[in-house]
Amino acid sequence: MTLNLTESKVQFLESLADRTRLRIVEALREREKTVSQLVQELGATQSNISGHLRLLKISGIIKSRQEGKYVYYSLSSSAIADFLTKLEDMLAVMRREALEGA
Amino acid sequence: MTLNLTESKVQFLESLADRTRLRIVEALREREKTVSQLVQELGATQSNISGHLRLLKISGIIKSRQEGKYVYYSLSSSAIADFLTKLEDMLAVMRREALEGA
DNA sequence: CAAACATATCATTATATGTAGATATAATTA
DNA sequence: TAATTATATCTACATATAATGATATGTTTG
Repeated sequence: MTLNLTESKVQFLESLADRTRLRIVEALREREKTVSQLVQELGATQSNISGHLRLLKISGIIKSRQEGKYVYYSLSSSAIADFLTKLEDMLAVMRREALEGA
Repeated sequence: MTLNLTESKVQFLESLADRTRLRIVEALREREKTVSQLVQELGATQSNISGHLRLLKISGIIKSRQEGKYVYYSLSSSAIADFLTKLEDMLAVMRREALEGA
């Protein structure tokens, strides 16, 4: 079976490789939030945030639950938070190595 | 604060969020390779590969050394290989959780 | 020096993507 | 029920990006 892993990696990376979406995901690291909370926190338009949330949900990065007129979004897995931590650690290592001339 | 961390994360993710570039980086996980080796291995045009290598180099993801008429490219840090492993592990976890209905 | 080879760059074109504004849908409250 | 609030969707537009073909640069070798 020729399961193309590369494609799914690319799709995941594309989903996070946007300033607005990455900020959304980082905001959701703290706790679940509603669309309007994210709109206010990120200072973007509602339709913009809503569109990015849709994309992140399709990618499986976030999930949502409705409570009354609010929709709460959260990370779909703690593995995503771990991954973001790993990304930060890696960038720190790269910066350090670049300074050392490694 | 010099550079916003979010921006550098986005830049790094953008660099890998392309099928051709990700395949290049994965090919370089094994060992350093020349442009023509990558052209043959990936089946893309030389100018295409060259352009992507340029971008990856600017992003600090790969480095190069010239030996005669060949230019060898390699990952700039083993931290990048580790990061790719983490990405794979995370996707595996997400797939498993999705099946479990977690 | 000229030919062959390896790599880089440039110009063009096609496609993808992000954004805003308008509008639709749905839940809540007066 | 009407008004309000929260969220989603659609359209249009501007910009970014990837791919290609042609060409330029640089290196080796006959």
